[in-house]
Amino acid sequence: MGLTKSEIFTNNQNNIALLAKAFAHPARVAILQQLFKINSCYCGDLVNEIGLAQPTISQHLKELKNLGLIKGSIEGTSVCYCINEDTWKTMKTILGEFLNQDIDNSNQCC
Amino acid sequence: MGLTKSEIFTNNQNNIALLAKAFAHPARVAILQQLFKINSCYCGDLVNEIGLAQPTISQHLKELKNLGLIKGSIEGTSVCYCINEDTWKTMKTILGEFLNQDIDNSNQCC
DNA sequence: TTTTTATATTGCAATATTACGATTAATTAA
DNA sequence: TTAATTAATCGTAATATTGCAATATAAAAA
Repeated sequence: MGLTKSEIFTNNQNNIALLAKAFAHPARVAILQQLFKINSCYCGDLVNEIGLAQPTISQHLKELKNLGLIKGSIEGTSVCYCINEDTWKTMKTILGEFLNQDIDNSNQCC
Repeated sequence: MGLTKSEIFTNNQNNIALLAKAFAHPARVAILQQLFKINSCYCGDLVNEIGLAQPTISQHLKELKNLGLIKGSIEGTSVCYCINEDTWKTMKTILGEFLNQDIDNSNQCC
């Protein structure tokens, strides 16, 4: 089917999955790493840095922008992208709670 | 194409993407949360707890097992699954480094 | 205005993922 | 041995994702 049954999961579970999807492709990981390194990065620079076609990078940028993890400002014909620190922090909190869960070791089987 | 060009990315970038994929579906998030809560969980219990068919759950369990995030032990006709703490810790380290990057604010544009 | 530059959008082909019915495999119970 | 139980695998349908050529859009430069 290819269709996730979101309705049977909690909001928290769906949110975690949506956020994780942002990092589930190496191109988006590379884009975010570059934005952390050079926080102020033109779309064209990302195209040069990462070896993918311009429409492909543009598409990945759009996904990250839709999640709110990055934001862009138009400068003439160029667009400069940055990490959206507020959303990044919120995301870290949500993922952090999930990743840092404590295991109940009273019931181990393997 | 649907085919990720893994060869143009670093091992670290590909690793982060692979690990994130584990959490990029709410069913796998739900499975992992349940295993944290009841660390010793039969496949059949997960099928009941989460509302997906047995082959679907089995498929998600296989993906998590392939990544090493969980392990299973056979008990009669049942299989009992647990979090693999060692791999979970390694994963947290790799993802943590990525999520906790510091922003270079000297170069902000937006 | 025309041309150039930079990015976004569209359309499409190919691969990946999700989900499940049917079946298989393996163990236990009768 | 046979039946029942549990989970894995197979096969398949449907949707999602990735990637890019072609095109559109919008601002700057000539």
